[in-house]
Amino acid sequence: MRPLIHPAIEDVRPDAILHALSDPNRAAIFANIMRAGCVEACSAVSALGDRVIPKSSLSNHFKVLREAGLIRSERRGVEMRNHSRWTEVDARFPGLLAAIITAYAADVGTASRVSPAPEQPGGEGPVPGAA
Amino acid sequence: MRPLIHPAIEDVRPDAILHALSDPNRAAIFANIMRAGCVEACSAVSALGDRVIPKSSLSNHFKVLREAGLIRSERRGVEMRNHSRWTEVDARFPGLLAAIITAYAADVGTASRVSPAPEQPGGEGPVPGAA
DNA sequence: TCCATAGTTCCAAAATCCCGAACTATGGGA
DNA sequence: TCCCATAGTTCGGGATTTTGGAACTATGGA
Repeated sequence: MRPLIHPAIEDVRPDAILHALSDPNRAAIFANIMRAGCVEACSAVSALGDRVIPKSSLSNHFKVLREAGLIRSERRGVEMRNHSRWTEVDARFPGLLAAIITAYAADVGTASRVSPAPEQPGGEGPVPGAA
Repeated sequence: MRPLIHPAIEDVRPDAILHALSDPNRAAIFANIMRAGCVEACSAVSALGDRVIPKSSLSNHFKVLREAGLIRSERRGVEMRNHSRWTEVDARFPGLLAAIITAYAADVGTASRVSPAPEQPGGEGPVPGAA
């Protein structure tokens, strides 16, 4: 059980942030944490939209978000407490996170992605805000 | 030689944009096109910083940017004319591109990434603005 | 002490990325 | 017209990354 790694804010890089949030699942997780202020457990977001994410993948997603500098995690007893580092990150890269979250939210409204799919009318891709 | 694919602006997705720009090379290429208004050839950006990018990789980078909806390319004789779709994209996802480009530019100023590397003091990672 | 819960780690299959080599398309010359 | 140079694309396969099932670790009760 290695210790959790949290980069100092000055070591946080734009490419790591973009990479972390370029995965819709991770973006949804991050949006969730933002919205809740603090999501208690990783498993609290285990289902995004209609898709259940395996525990190991989920663990990895949190790790990516953490090591990109987007969230801070601490073990609280048997579970994990994750909270976003929005304030720090926003001070370093003004407007970046807001623009990204807003962009995803705007994309949810535009449901044109369902049309080319002949089946599964309920939607196929998990998106932020759909948890 | 397949035809060039340019998604309609309403089909442009945030995750594709983030993925495209999460690669520092591609972000630098895009920043270049932005700065120049229009870069005539792909090979005009063949060297980013101190790194020479192979033709095939470069071709692929342009393809990713194009299919993410970030640039529009047209064949002009033997070469390619690439211009950014900033206006369209910015209308759809306000502030997103500006925040990303600004974030990369801010990161260039913070040269703390050189310190943990024991060799290659000339810098290892190409970054936007260093072309 | 034993069990349930919450995450992590390991590992192998699948998906992606990278880049050299071969190819295609266009624009000149000779 | 034929040939060549230039600019970019496609192919192929090795390297890297991602994914998720199974096994493991850590903590809090009963």
